[in-house]
Amino acid sequence: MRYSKEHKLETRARIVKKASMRLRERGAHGIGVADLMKDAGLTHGGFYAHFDSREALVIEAFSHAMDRSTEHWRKLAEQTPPEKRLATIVESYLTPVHRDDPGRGCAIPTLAAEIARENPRTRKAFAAKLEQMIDAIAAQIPDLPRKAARKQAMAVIATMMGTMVLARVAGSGGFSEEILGAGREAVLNRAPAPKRAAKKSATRKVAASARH
Amino acid sequence: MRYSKEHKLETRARIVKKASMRLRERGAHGIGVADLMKDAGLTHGGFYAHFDSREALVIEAFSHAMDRSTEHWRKLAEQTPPEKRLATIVESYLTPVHRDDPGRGCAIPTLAAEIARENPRTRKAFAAKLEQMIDAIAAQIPDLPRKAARKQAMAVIATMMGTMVLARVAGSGGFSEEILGAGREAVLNRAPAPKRAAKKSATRKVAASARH
DNA sequence: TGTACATCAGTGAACGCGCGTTCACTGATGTAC
DNA sequence: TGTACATCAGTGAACGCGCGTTCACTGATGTAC
Repeated sequence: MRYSKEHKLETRARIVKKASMRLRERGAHGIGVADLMKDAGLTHGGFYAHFDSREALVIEAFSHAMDRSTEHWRKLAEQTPPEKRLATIVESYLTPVHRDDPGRGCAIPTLAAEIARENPRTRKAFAAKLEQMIDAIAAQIPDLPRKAARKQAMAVIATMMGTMVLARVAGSGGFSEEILGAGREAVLNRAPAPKRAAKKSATRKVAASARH
Repeated sequence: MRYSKEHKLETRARIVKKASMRLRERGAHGIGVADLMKDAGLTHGGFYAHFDSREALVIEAFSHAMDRSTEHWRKLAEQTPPEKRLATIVESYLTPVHRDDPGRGCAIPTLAAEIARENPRTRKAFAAKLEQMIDAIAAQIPDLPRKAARKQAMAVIATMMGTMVLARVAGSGGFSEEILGAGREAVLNRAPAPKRAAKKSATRKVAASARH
């Protein structure tokens, strides 16, 4: 071995991490191999020493982003009393900060629609990560049988990501804020056992962050 | 005038209509000018006699699709008793038929995320059509003040389109059906005055169609 | 009514450009002795 | 310890291709007389 054992793996990880951000910002087809490599401080020629194709990187990039989201939700939940966990996640998701920083945000609103049109391998990789995210949310819904919690979680994610997409289409004015508010209320008022989660207090608990 | 007055306008309308379908199928950047013209039975050279740019056609195409959705919802509502109108729209939206035929379906799940990244002019055109769609849904939510109905409508659209995107990512198996079911239940159980809309009967009323 | 003409919707070759991918190469690194 | 060498992560020119757009043209059409 000429270079240290982890040197190449570190470079690869850096490419994936940067690409994960840029692809969320610009879409799955919105940035080329050369620019992605430049963002990682490299030139485009070396790309194929790390990945079989551009598509392979795209898969790694959204997988990385979605793993981070799942982790992030689990950590938020750990820091919150059980009955407020779902509310905390929703409140921290449906914020202007998240809306305005898609590169550090959830991959679903930015990439899902494009990935749904991709070939089956890519689409299935995305679907597998989506399953993980559903599980992570379902685990925060108390007092419900497994199957019912899973369905609730699916609807929560659908509403959150749908709201985020619409809010981004609407820009950053009053219309957009109204959409974010509508999404927050819809998810929280629909929530399970305690009829209305304590929204205000949950919002205060977690510092606004684009991370998801 | 050499050709009949409406000849060129008819051609133009045909281009817009075909493009509206193809762009919903393949995404806002998923098909080129040459192929769009071929779909309308023409060659690419004539394109700029009808539109200033590819982008101008994209705007016309999603505007057309979204106008059709608004119309479609209003017509569905007309044919349905007031308390079942929202349920009818939701049930006809969240179907496998709609999922599997994006070209004839709602433009929001296929195009919104991409348009959110487009320049302000394009994004605002989309947002304006979204407003119309929100109004059309809000009109079907009875017994609620204007502002509250509007917020409900925003959440309904967010959940419907989010569910559709996730269902398409999930393919066409059990996972996808589960997502569609979760979305239907979430919207209908959240719904306004009558706690549970009569889902089964509403479903039967309207023939499954991909149109939206 | 018939013919020469003007119009203009539509054609297809050509443009400049950016993309994903390939490949011969370079030069910093750790190893052998 | 010092030097010659082998490795291989990364470089940058080049490729074939498809894209949005331009433009000189064609030929079907309706009009003028």
